[in-house]
Amino acid sequence: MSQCDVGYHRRMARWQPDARGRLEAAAFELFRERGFEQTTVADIAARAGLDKRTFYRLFGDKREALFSGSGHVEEVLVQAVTETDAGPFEAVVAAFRRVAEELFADRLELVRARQAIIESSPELQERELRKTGSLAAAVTAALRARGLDETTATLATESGATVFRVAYARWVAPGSDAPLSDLIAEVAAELRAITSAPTETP
Amino acid sequence: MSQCDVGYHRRMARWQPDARGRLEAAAFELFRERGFEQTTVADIAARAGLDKRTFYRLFGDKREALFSGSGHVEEVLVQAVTETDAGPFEAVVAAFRRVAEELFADRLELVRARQAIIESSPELQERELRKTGSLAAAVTAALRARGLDETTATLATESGATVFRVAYARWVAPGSDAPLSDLIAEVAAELRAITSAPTETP
DNA sequence: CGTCCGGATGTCGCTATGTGACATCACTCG
DNA sequence: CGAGTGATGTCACATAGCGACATCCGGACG
Repeated sequence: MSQCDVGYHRRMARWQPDARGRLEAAAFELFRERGFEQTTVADIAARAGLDKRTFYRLFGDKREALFSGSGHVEEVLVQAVTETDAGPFEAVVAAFRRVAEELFADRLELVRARQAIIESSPELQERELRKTGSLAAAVTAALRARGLDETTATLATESGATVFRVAYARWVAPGSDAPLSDLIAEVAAELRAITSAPTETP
Repeated sequence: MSQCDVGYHRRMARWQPDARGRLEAAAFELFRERGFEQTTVADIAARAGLDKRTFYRLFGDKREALFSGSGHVEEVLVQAVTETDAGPFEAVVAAFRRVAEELFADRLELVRARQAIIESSPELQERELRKTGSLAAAVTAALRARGLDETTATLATESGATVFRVAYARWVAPGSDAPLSDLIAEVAAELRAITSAPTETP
């Protein structure tokens, strides 16, 4: 947490121009070229013109180089949930739609490439799961700050996150063209249909 | 996958009496005594009277020693979902209740100890997330085998899993005494309440 | 009975992860 | 100009995880 969403100190900006950013870029390139497991932290550092040890000072982990955006997502999510009066589930869904519009909308290709990398490595999948979980915790906390009880907040968050995941999977899948935000709204409606009808025997 | 749910070959049973089981037990003890990160694979193997290399032949990972039960959970879950005619969400919830009764009911203390270990280590949390995810994938597949479409199956599974997680958290928390199965039913009802009311502005 | 076979285990060695301790270097401030 | 501060590099090290090879056991078979 500490070293991961700091960005970089103002002081250091001209000293080493965006070391963190260069490492992220180098990692992304190498992961695409050789795959995650075939890439060494030393390789990444070398391509960025830095040392292995510097990488570990800026990222806690080899995996973290791929997940720097999650801090930003959390900000948007928490703010959106905090600023609305809608019911818990609706608030979370709306927050995810806002993330979709502000952070993902015009980056389909980039997101697809990133997703391909993640899907190629179990380790990265685990990390993504953890990031998602910590995002969820933040959203739940924001909901609770609005006066909701723990269980309601958790259920709303998790349901909203599920909706997002399904919509995201559709969006990232090849051949999709609908905007993510619209997909989220659709999936949310489907969820309601499934959970609200307690009976049905096909 | 390959070496992890094999159990142990019949042939080897008397050859090395339950090497796998002894390693699991040794790992569990050591994780409780010193913590996960302070425990070395060599330590675990030594306590079981075996070699580090043998550990890696039976488990893919240091973490895997704690997650051998998940194969069994998957079996019960898939079977329960397959054998029922109920609607997707109900089917998943019912399956989790069955798991609760058959696999967790009389092991509260053990489950608590295990949970404490997992919560003390981010690495283990990630692995648990992954296990949960793979369980979910299996359930979704079982649902699809019943003729449901991908999205419905996924939403039902994920919602059911969310219900389980919340109920499980309540059950494991100190001071709880209600049976897990009952808690699951309660939480499922709460989820319905949240998602089925599209409007509300407090 | 002896021998040979196959699977389980041990041994050795190696690469890569991640970290602590210490040295350096550039820049800034007094 | 000298001291201090923060970013970086260097070195050493414990551990994870894995490939290759040696070994050892019980059982099948002549």
